Amino acid sequence: MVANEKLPHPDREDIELTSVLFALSDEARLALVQQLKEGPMDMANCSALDPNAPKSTRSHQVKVLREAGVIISELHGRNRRLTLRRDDIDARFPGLLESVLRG
Amino acid sequence: MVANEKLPHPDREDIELTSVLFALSDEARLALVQQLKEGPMDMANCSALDPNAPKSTRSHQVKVLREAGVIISELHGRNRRLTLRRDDIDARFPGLLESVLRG
DNA sequence: CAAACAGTTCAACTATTATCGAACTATGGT
DNA sequence: ACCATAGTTCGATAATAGTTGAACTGTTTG
Repeated sequence: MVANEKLPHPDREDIELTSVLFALSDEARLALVQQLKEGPMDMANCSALDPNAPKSTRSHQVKVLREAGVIISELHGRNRRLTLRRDDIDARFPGLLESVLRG
Repeated sequence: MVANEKLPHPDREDIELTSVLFALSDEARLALVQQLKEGPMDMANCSALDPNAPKSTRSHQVKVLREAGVIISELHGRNRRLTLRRDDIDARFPGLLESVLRG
């Protein structure tokens, strides 16, 4: 049981294809996912999230990916650690992530 | 050389991933693409395009898919024949269409 | 050639998304 | 305890997307 997690994430079976496609249909969000394919990363260290943009904007971009079920955002110290939900997406839509991440 | 074709379609190399993902991120458009995977079909016969919706709305839905490079819309008699650009999408983003159409 | 058919295009409107500052929350460090 | 860090949330505004009727284009049929 991970204690400090209050932001909602959809269960694997509730991840919807159209929501995932929409979340990935934005350049900035796609770039973030590209970066996360290498492994989890703290939000503060993600260069894909333009550091010049206000943090409310960055938070929003992450929220769209989280609510679509593409990433997990969990508290890690005073940072948010972002993790690509590779297993969940692969289980639900086999091959999708691979083809998107290659493109 | 097909004569009667005035609507613009992007060349294969100009098809953008984010545009394709966006076009497919809508239930109605995704349903249409699902229907077209069986083969080309006249717009008038596509049950995926809600026949109760006004034709301007149906035309718009088709336009988004065409401009993203997902389908070809060519004049065929007085209908529009819609064809999934399977080869082009497969060449550009291998595996993407397959995983989306399975989902 | 006129009428019907199958759409496209345009303009106005509605609805959904994105951006951003400001106030707020939680954690870690001193 | 206090302050800095790293975000979230809210509310307003801007930008983008979708819906629709009306007018228009091109094609077949009578």
